[in-house]
Amino acid sequence: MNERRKPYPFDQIEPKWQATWDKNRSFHAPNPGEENFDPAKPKFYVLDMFPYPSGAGLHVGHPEGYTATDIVARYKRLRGFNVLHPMGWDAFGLPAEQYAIKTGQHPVITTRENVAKFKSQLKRIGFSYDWEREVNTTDPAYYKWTQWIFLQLYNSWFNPETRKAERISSYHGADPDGVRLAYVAEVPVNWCQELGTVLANEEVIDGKSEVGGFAVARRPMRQWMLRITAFADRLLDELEGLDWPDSIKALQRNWIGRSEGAEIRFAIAGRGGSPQPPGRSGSIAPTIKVFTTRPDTLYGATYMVVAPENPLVDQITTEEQRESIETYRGEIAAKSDLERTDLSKEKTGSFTGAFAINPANGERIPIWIADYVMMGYGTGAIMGVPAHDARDLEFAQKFELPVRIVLQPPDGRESLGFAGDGTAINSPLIENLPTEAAKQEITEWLEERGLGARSINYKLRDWLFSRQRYWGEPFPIIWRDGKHEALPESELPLEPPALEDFKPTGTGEPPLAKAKDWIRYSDGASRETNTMPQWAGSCWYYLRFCDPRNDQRFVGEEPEQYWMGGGKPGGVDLYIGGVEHAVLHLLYARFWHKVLFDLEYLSTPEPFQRLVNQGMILGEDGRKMSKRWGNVIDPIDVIEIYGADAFRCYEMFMGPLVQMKPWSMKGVEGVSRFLARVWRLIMEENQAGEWVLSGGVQEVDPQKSELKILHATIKKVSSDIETLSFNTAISQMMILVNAFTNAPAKPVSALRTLLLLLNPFAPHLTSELWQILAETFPGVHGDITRQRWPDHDERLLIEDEIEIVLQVNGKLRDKITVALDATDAALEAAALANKKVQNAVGGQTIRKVVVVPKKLVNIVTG
RNA sequence: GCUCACGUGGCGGAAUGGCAGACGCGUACGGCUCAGGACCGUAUGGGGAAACCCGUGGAGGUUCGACUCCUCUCGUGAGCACCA
Repeated sequence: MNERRKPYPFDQIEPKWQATWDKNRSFHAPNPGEENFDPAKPKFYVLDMFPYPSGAGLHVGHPEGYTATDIVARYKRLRGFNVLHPMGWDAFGLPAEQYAIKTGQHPVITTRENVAKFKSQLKRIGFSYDWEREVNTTDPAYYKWTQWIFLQLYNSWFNPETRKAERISSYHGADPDGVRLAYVAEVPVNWCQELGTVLANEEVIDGKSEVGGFAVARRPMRQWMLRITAFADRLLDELEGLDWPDSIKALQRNWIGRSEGAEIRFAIAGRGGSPQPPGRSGSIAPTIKVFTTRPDTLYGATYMVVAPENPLVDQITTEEQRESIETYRGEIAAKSDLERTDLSKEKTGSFTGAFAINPANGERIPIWIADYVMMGYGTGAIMGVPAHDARDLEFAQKFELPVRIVLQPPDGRESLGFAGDGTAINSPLIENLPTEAAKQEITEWLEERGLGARSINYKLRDWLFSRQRYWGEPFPIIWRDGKHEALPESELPLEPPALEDFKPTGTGEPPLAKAKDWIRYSDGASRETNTMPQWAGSCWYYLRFCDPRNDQRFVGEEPEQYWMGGGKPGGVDLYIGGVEHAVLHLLYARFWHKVLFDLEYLSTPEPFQRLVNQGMILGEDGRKMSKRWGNVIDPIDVIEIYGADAFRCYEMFMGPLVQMKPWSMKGVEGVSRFLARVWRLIMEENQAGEWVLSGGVQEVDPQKSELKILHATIKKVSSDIETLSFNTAISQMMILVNAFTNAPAKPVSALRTLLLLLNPFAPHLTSELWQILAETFPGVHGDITRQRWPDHDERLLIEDEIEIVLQVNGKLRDKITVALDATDAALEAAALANKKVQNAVGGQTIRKVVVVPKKLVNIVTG
């Protein structure tokens, strides 16, 4: 009939404290030189992955990571750190623009509304962000510096000798435009008709767009690219020192995809079957290069395959084969990426009529084209070694090409199809050499003769950086006589035109091209009409948080050195976010960071020292939350019923932060009961039904057993927060609260400590109870956010008597209580005297007795 | 296919190589209540009347002792995917 009675008045407490924190600027972190800055305090930078403010508002996944960082931030503040804990909005990009198109409103409007909604929702959860540092990637004062950083990339090159980005002025070659870190290229791109834009490789999943799942086709277009491949080795090597999950490091390594091997030149045989005379190329390509990780199997190369798209195909195909080759290429072109990469399909191919010369043995081998060789990797051509490569074997068997075994497995296993490390055979130059030595030997032999060279290949491609969309940063670039040039820094920020019609044109021409006035820069010069991808703004936002209102520099030197530097570990001290950004955002941000580091704008070579991925929260049915299943939980609904503190604590109590776990409303209820028990430790209802200070709260000394559990809790909660084991920290606090629930007198000193320990988890409840205790007890005073975190006293954890486990042959038989200082001999004697032990031993001889001091005695019988 | 991670009660989960199942949910019984989907208490891995026996996906191994370390295997999830 009437509304469910609230277990404690969180509906009044929570808004009260949220307003108080705002008013008191409780969580503002001063920068060096600012008021209240204390140089004695160490810094701690704890960062969330800032959200795209979509129209749907928060889902339960957002606050999972945010609560974790908030607990750490509040804990570190109490521990005496100057804590940078900011929040902002990644508001440019496809999701925001798709939403705007769907609702028919201008993205400026929808973004403003969505940001307001997100912000009010975050505030309702009680996060201790320093809102004075809020940034928004779509704010001209912000993207001015995104554009500025792009100009740094544009005006830099990668010097292979120093392995660093340097200003383009240090490049003395003929064509600086050919080496810039931001460059224009005509490249085959992922064109998405539905979205009206090109996408980065990273944004295409199984031949469909990551956003929306629309079809993506390959198509050559003129695009801006960022030369991330130049940094491949550093992005790989410098992962080592980072405190990141191994799985994320593995994903990045896999994405960069470094493989070592050799490029080998195969001469094209002339029509008559003899090798082309050197120095005469004519219309036929003199050589074809292949990349291989197994140069030691060169003698087994019995044919060659060139990717169908490879331009060499036109040059080498004989007249007799031209028709069938063209037919085959037509078939391939008609296939989607998805069909082409379908692994289960049979190998296909077509003979070019040409032959290559195997440089090791001079044999003529046929050159085929086949779609299992990709134009985009290596040289777009391979040597076919069917005996030792499953794909080549399948191909050779289908087209009846010769197979030659050149590798002996270490044990007596089958040679055909073996692809591991073994011994080279049937290979005169490297006969009987183990694989490693054989690779080295044959590569040196090829190098001496100019037939090949050791080579490293990467899967990583340069980053396609332009989009044909409206809602992104315009490039600070102008075009004059078909040549690009940088916009002067003084003209930043370059704002996009205020278009009414911002929808994609569908032709590949960017929407900005519709703004004729805006495009015109001067006589003979016009603006670039592409925009930057969503990732641009998120590549450096963590730097802007250090100094968000600086209008002279993207980040001031002193704030950058203070927050990002500061010895070890450098950079962001703790970065928590979803695993979905493992390769995209995290790789791009590291790349930009390294460029800015090389150009001496930054103190550390890496941005994020410690990274943690929170696990996904599933619906109550164990399925991924989705409208389709009707299992979506809205955080605000939960807060209405149980309060923000219960919501926060439940999200942390569910299980390990990094683990995937299903939601449970019953679980929220359990945590809510725990918080209500904390409330009732201190409060009771009077006759009128009002909450008043409980008479049980007294200034008495805690009992010895209470002190022990209290200090065990201080110890465990402290270390659990450091290791992000919030679920077990809460368990321990539950144990503490359970221990006090039935105590007739609740010592104020113990309650005070409990409130401090629980404060990072349930900040509203503990703030209120702290204030109530402070009204009556002199031992509690001030604001709970300004207190010192308690230290545990190890001596209080030690007991006079301890329980010793008695085992026979490793099996538990009994437990005895002995004095703490009992000697090993005494323990052994006590064990042997024990009835249950004697029963278990029976008549058997005792072979050995293992005594672990303070733990157990294990009796081993023979 | 390759790589990585993970398999523990009815459920979420806990356990520096040393008492498996902390804590919570659920369930049962009891108390307090006009009432309870509130609160408090007790019990709760399986089998057995009990003594005890069996138990961390499965099979081996290392060890006085294994959820924990090693090998193989099965299952689940994630990532990559004809990467030469």
